[in-house]
Amino acid sequence: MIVGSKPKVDDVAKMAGVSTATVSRFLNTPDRVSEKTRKKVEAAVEELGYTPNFGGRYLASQTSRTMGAIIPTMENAIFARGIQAFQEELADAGITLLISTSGYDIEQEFEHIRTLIGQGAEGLLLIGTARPQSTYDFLERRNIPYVIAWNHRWDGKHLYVGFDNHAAMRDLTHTVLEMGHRDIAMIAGPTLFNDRIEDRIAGAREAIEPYEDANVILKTCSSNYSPILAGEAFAELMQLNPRPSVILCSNDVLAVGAIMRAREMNISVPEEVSITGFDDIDVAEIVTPTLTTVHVPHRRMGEAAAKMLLKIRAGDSNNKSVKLSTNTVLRNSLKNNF
Amino acid sequence: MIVGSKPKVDDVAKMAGVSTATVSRFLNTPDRVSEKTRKKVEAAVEELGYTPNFGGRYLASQTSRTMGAIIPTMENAIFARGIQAFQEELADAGITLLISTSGYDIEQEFEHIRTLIGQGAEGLLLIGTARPQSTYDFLERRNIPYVIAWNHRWDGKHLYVGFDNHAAMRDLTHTVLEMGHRDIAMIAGPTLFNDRIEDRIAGAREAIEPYEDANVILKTCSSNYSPILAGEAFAELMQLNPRPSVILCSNDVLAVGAIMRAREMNISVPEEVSITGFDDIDVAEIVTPTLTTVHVPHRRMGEAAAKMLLKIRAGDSNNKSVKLSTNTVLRNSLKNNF
DNA sequence: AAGTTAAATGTAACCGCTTACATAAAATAA
DNA sequence: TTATTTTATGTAAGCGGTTACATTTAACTT
Repeated sequence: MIVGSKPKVDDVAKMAGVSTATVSRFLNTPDRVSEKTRKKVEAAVEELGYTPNFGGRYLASQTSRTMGAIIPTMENAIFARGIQAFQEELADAGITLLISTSGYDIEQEFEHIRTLIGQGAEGLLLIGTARPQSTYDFLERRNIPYVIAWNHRWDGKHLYVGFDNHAAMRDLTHTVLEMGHRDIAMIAGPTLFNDRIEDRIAGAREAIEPYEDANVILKTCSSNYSPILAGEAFAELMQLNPRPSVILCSNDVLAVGAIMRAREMNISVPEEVSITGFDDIDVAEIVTPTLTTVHVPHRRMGEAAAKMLLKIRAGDSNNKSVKLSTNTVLRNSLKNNF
Repeated sequence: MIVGSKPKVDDVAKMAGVSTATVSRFLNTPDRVSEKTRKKVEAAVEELGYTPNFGGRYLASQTSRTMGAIIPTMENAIFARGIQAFQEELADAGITLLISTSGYDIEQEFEHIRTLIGQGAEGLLLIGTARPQSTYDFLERRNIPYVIAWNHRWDGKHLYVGFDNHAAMRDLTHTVLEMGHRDIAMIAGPTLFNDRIEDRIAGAREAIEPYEDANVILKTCSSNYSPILAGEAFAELMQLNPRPSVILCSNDVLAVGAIMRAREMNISVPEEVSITGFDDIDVAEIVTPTLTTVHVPHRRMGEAAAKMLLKIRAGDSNNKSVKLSTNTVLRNSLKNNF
């Protein structure tokens, strides 16, 4: 054993005076080893600072103790929080998390899926449902369990651990309508391959539909996560006639962008225009005025997703999608419009 | 090839009518394969949806194409942003990121280090320097390259890719002193095994030292990331006599907590008391008043860390620590005190 | 066209671990 | 005590790739 080179089972076996099989048993099924040898092996492992080589282990046992997650970006707090919980839950079960970010790019996502599977991921956490059928086919062919988080649909096509973006936005919009708003604008990120946004917009539309005296206008930003672009969209919307009395943003980041721009333009929120968000990230309570938004239980979602993947891994095959509930949080950025 | 079972090199080789060695070459050193066979193999790979098995690859080649990162938490935007950049840079080089969070717990960190190394991590990104010598010994014994990020010291003990927390805080404090503040309070997270905070506090102290007419008081929160606790600390500091004219917080999250509490207490910032932060996360510009803080180039740090690790991996052994520069950003939460 | 060199491909050993099966030792039963 | 069952350990065959080395094929030389 040269210093710096990793000790192997053989080294441990030799030092403990047993066979490699016994060392392996000590590691994986300690109760199959007698008290006496256990002690010897333990000492050798300790002495050498032995850690099993993952490659060998994976190859021989066909189990990697690894799960993968591919998220659009870590920079968005809503993903960071959920993934954090996901990781903690996995770590408790001795599972390591492989993580990649796709930057909202569906091709990159597929590449990363391939890579993570190649790395031995025994299951995958994916965000939302919108991706090419070919990606699902690949997962199917490879027989890789996956869970769709951050959205929930009743289509029965996938295993969801998420919330109903459609219903949540519908409910928020309903509240807005009941407060007397009829000139409604939306600022949303791109819907291409983003079912969460798509569903939110559709939810808002559904709520508005019955109100025949309502006007709706949708302004699409080219990014989900740019307060600046949201600010520009806001400025344009303010030119409209009639001017919207409320602006529904597809997430809190965009909403904050709109609020900041309003301040610059000396338009007071909510007196002149109401603004709402979605996600309830920390800033929602920090910005002035505080933001009316939809609260999403990100941590619980991450936890639940991990639990489900672990269950599947343990062989439990009859899993049901989990729908987490959201709720509208009324704060100061929205006021009556009578 | 049964559906669901993964295709192997042999399957690809058979389908393409070549040997496994050729398939392997196609994958790893394509220019060693003739145009004609390349096409054949490519087709077979495509057809079968083949992805090399990581275990086999790692075992045979002794290279995992994997790096590890252990961060305190993903929920803090300052880590999320840096790690995002780190991951992108690695992905560009075809390296997968293994990620774990330690929750600021040094024992957990060590456990995760072991695990990640076991998983084949060829290098590690660690946050800050404060951890038991035994951890470094382990890394040394295993000959695992690592980079310390989010801090930079001149001790020459490690490879740093970070910024000088000490100097940055010293400079900010210097500015504060020049603006006439003498009754100075600090709100900081726990310094135990957190060299960043330690250095920030020391930096502030160093700046204050020459001013003999200055009072300093330090209030320690039991968490780095709790606006609530910072608010409580703030409330207590406001009881003091003389009342501090400025409160230096060890990060933006705590600073925002203090600002929010000030608002609740009807204490106006910065008229009655100035508040500063550290990190320059998004909220610094969103909160009212906007926050005077230290800007840290998180993305560039993540990128640089990845680049360094990749260089080491490529065999380049004479690496020098990288010090990124920070700068004080003056905003509205700090005003003169003459 | 034959001889020499370079490029492309194939053969097979090996990477570190697990595990089915064989064997030995200990515990229990007769 | 000996036969039988149980428990503990050892032996050796893979797991799915890579790569040194051997061999074949193609490309130049003269």
